[in-house]
Amino acid sequence: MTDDDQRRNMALFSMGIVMKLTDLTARQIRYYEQQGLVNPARTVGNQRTFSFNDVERLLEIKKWIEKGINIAGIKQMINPTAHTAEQQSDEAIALISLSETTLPEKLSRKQMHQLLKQELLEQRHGSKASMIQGQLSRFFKK
DNA sequence: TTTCTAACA
DNA sequence: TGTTAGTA
Repeated sequence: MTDDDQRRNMALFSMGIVMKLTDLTARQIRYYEQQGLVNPARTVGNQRTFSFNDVERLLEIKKWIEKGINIAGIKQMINPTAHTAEQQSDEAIALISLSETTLPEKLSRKQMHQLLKQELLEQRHGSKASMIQGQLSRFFKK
């Protein structure tokens, strides 16, 4: 746990602040919490307090919702599964197939599978941002 | 005033 | 998801 990690996990923002930061309604934020997508801390008075990480996650969730991905799909994107890169790749493709018509015709299923696997492997070797939130978004309708 | 939970003319 | 009720 680095010093920076601790800063990112400090619960500093109130519901009102997060609503403005993410442009989401309180209802939506609470619902996403119920679905296990975010876990904001609580004050003694049971008020939610969000960390910078929570806000970032909510922004990612918002982006995926706008892309047409359902809660179930987002859960798979977020929850660090103990699956192999191969399995994760298959899961990602399964999600994408839900919006088949938005896939670029030139990119074959095989090519995509290879690309996804490659990026998943890179991610495993501790590169940088998750391929799922970065590269994968290119394949969805804009 | 703000946020929380629960519930639905 | 919106929205309202009754609280803390």
